[in-house]
Amino acid sequence: MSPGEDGLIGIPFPEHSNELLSRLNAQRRSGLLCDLTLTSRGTRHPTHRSVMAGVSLYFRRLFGAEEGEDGGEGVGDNCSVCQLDCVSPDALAALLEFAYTATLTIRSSGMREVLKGAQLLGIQCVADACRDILGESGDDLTDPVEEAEQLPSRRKQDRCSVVRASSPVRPAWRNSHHETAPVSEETPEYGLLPTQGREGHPPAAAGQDGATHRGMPINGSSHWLQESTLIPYRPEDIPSDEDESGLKGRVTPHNNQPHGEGERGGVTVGGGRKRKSQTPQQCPVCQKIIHGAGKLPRHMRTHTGEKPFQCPTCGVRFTRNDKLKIHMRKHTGERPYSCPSCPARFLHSYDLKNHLSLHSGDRPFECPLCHKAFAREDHLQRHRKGHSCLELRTRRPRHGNRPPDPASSPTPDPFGLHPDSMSALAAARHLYAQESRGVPVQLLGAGVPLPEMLWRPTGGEMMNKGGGDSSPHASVTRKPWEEDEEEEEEEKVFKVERE
DNA sequence: CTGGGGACGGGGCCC
DNA sequence: GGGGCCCCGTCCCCA
Repeated sequence: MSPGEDGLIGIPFPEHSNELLSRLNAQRRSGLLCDLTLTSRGTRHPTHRSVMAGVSLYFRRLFGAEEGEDGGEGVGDNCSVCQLDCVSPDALAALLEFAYTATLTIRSSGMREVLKGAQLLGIQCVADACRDILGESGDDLTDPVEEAEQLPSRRKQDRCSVVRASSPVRPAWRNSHHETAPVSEETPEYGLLPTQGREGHPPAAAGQDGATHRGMPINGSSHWLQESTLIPYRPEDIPSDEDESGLKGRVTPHNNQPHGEGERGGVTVGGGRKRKSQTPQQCPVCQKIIHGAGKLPRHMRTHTGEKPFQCPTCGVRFTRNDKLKIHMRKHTGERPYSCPSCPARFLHSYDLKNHLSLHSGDRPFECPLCHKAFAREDHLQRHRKGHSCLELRTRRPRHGNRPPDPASSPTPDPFGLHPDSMSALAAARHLYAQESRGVPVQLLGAGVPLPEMLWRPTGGEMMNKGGGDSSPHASVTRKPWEEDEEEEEEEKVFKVERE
């Protein structure tokens, strides 16, 4: 990438997001421009809808701010009050503080409440961090939210230029620059990312103003990496009585940077322990944990759409040099993987592996419903997604005794939403819309479309596309929906009233 | 609908 | 810790 290249340039201002957040926080504290008040058991918290929609999947959907939603019933400009009694006052205050400072400051005793609140409101990174500290696995509780954020698959995104609402960058610009030779993999230019907010909750402008990011940045800094590791926190606010046993060395948001005192003692959600070799790093954009040293830059190119490695022969570009290397075999005619049983030769080792199954006749992948067997697992998955095996009566296995796969059940909602939750959320948004038009609305007790209730894991196609790459067999290892209802007994009260 | 090839992203291992 | 290389799982496309 050369600065002299023709085209638009993007000049990153890495401090912009910090300053913006800081000013928003000042406005919140002084009540300026606040258009939403959150209450919890008598406490009141003036806030901004856009900020809440930025950090919370729940508010995003409630306000119709989630990209891909019609938004037609989104909330208007009227100031409103949301009563969130299901979130404790302390937890709500902590989550609000996080929303405006990217720092979560909580007492260890309140960790679980914050976790619950984060789950309810769909603040994934906070929930992950709390679970890390509590030493809990949250797959069954929060994956649906995470996957909801990733609904359009990466491939769909790649090929159709679909941009997720949660993605701060536009993959589409990839074709607007044309280096002529692969650049160093060591320091890819990530000029697109600095404007995105921390914790993967980009300020609204960062997620929508893709045009300003088109072209090549002249200062190819790796701010995303810095932001992912240099987020300040306030150790003085952290209770010191919490041990670090729950950290387990796993990287939580922002905790992969040694922070002096922050490394020791205290519940340092915003800080963390020193990274070990091979310590996973968390993507600041999608919050995904990337394992392996040096793999984060590689992963980040899936967000930026940058393809620094170009084939000198045909011009096709790749995000990784190892992929380019394999691609070059097409031009050189090299097919290093040859079948011992036939003249077939392949570019990829796994192609040979697939091919060998043809000779062996092995069909180890059997549909649990119709018991049709396939040589390839992806073909089995496709078979099941295509609903071509709906003969549920044919349950007798031909061989083996694999239990029926819960993921094979039909998925009525393409977004993986619980059937009831779709209407519940729609109802809540409708009520909000009414409220914004001046119609007093109150929703108490029932039909609360809180995220934890709304999302359920499914083996549906959309869900699978969302996180398939990163979670092999996600569709078959997903816990049943019933396990997500452990807190269902708790009455969740959500009230919208005109202020 | 299925078989097969190719592309893509993530993780492990090693240097 | 970063990067190369390889393998794997998944998805898409085409016949």
